[in-house]
Amino acid sequence: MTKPSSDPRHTLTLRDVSEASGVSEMTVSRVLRNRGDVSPQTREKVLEAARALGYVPNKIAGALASQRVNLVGVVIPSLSNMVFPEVMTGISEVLEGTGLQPVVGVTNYLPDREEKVIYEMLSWRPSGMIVAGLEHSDASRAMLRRAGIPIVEIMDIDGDPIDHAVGISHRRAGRQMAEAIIAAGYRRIAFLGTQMPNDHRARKRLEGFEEALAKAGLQLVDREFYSGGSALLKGREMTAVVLNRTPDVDFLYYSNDMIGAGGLLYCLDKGLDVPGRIGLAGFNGVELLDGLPRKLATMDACRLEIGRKAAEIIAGKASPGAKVELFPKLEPGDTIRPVSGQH
Amino acid sequence: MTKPSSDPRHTLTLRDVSEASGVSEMTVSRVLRNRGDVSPQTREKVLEAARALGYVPNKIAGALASQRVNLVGVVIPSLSNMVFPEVMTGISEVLEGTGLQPVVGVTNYLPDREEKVIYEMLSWRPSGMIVAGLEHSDASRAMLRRAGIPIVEIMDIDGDPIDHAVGISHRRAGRQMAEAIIAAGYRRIAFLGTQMPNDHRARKRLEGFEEALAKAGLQLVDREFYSGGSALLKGREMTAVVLNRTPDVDFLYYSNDMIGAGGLLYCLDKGLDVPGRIGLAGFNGVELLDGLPRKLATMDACRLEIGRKAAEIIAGKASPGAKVELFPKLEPGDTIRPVSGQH
DNA sequence: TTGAAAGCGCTAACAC
DNA sequence: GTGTTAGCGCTTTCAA
Repeated sequence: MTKPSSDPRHTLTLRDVSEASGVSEMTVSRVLRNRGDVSPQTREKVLEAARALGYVPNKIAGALASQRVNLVGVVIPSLSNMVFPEVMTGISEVLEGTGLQPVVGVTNYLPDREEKVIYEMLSWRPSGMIVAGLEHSDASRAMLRRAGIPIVEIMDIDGDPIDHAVGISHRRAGRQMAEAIIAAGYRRIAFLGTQMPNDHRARKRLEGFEEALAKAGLQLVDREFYSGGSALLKGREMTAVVLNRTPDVDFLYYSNDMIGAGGLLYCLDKGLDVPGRIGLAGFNGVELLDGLPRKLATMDACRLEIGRKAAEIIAGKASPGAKVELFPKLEPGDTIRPVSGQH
Repeated sequence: MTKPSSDPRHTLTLRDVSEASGVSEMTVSRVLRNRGDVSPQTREKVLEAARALGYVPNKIAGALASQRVNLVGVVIPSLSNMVFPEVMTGISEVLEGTGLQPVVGVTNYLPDREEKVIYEMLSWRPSGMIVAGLEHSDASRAMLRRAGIPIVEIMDIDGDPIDHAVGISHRRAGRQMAEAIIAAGYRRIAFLGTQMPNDHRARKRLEGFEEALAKAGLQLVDREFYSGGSALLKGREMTAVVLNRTPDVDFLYYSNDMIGAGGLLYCLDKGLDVPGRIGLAGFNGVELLDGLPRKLATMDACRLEIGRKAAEIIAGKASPGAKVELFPKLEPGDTIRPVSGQH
């Protein structure tokens, strides 16, 4: 007496389908994978049996035997900040047709956690890995390098990729924003950001920003950091603090759009003249901004496109150089005053 | 001549670690899994060799041999609407210490896609599945039932679960909100929602809402649906449409907080007296609301708690009845006028 | 077009 | 404490 027929709760195997259809396991396997030539009648018998039993193939056994895993590991710092979901959309879009499946892991901006997530993912022998950022522990880098699969580091290109990189230059983005602000005539500029020692992209933007200020003989007149809580609310609070501490500040540069939006709402509440008395800018280009009473200046981080390009590299649809640089567009919105007529 | 030493790019196996350390494969396996007794010196030798080689275990082989997979499938409709990331946080929090790992799949509210995602996940033989909602195709339900693992359907409890369910009654939530609105004296009430035939939770809320209106001898004076785009912006647009079409409307009930927030910003822009002339309410209790100029009335969907409870069931930390009902709290915020003193 | 045998890399179960 | 043996459920390879 065989297990399967006597135990209705037994997990089905190819063997069960084989017995039910009177066809060898090998042929059943071929039918279910659409591989090799199988006669239409055999094919029908097999599909019928599989359907009737409710057979779900065991990918673990399949992967072990074929040494092929249709998984792509995606390692990102967070899901709750509006930027990575869109990257995921781009990745899914491209992977859709390829038979590859994204599997996400979240690190919460912690290098140790990232190392663990990468280790766990690699232990499933995925076909490729997409990892946010260029900064990783030595162990993480070593594991990825050794894995023998395509690795794409995304979001950032200011640094040395392990294999491929797709992203923007955050340093340049910061510089460009500073230049636009200066060109618009603002001079007393403050920075407001979330306190994230491991958010290297935000750090690089700030570095680029200060670099450009320095070149114009300026420096930040104030800076304020916060962490945790509702970004919109934090934006309000930080803005209140800065306006209070440095009343003559004339521009507020935020490390992301959410806190920038909070700041904007605060300034409007207070009846401040935006962008006349004070200008504001954020970063990311999140769609949220479209619903605000006034449109916050920002730079699009090319999230969708980064996801797409990264997935294309993994899927082998693109064979570019090691680095793919994208160029974010500055969207001045309604919170940077137009550049005055002459220079 | 063996493969490994001759090919530095070969993926390492237990055998390689075994040879490098002079210890049997079995003992190496024990060390790497912290299973069984191994002498400290052997242990050290093995760990040393594994580290030096950069060995990453092959979970595929391990899972096949042990018939154990430390994965929990999580199937949700979307990642971009602020509600599921928090559910994920709750799940991760609880799973953290158990050795189990969540793997998410996104369905975009499409039943066909859900079926495929479930099929793919089950083919990896996870230890449990967490699936959003109680409505699934017959095939999906059959697969889940047959899988022989704990299944937890989350978010909703208005219906029959396959195995376990953790969530709130959206029908009751809709009813409660309607009752609060009526008690506050509003009578000309409109509904504004996103057009999502497969968002069964939103549908049930609306049903409960209309039920309670009917009981009070009322019915909706207007309704408006939209889909796609920036929720905040859509909220503004829909609100404009409704206010224009039904000028004497005195309450706007939104299917979620984001469009409600858009509506609130619109009403404030227009200088409408909120909550005097017109009241508003949303649903979810997203933290975003904390940063708005006025706090939108809402009901907390218990997202974090749902994630936690679901994960506890999967992890075997809780063995409750089939349904775990949570009770959302109505938060009147600043957009429902206080109930008048008497009767 | 179909089937039989071997084995993917690991672990359970049992020796020693 | 450590090693040996026999698979896990599939696919590869080769034969018919």
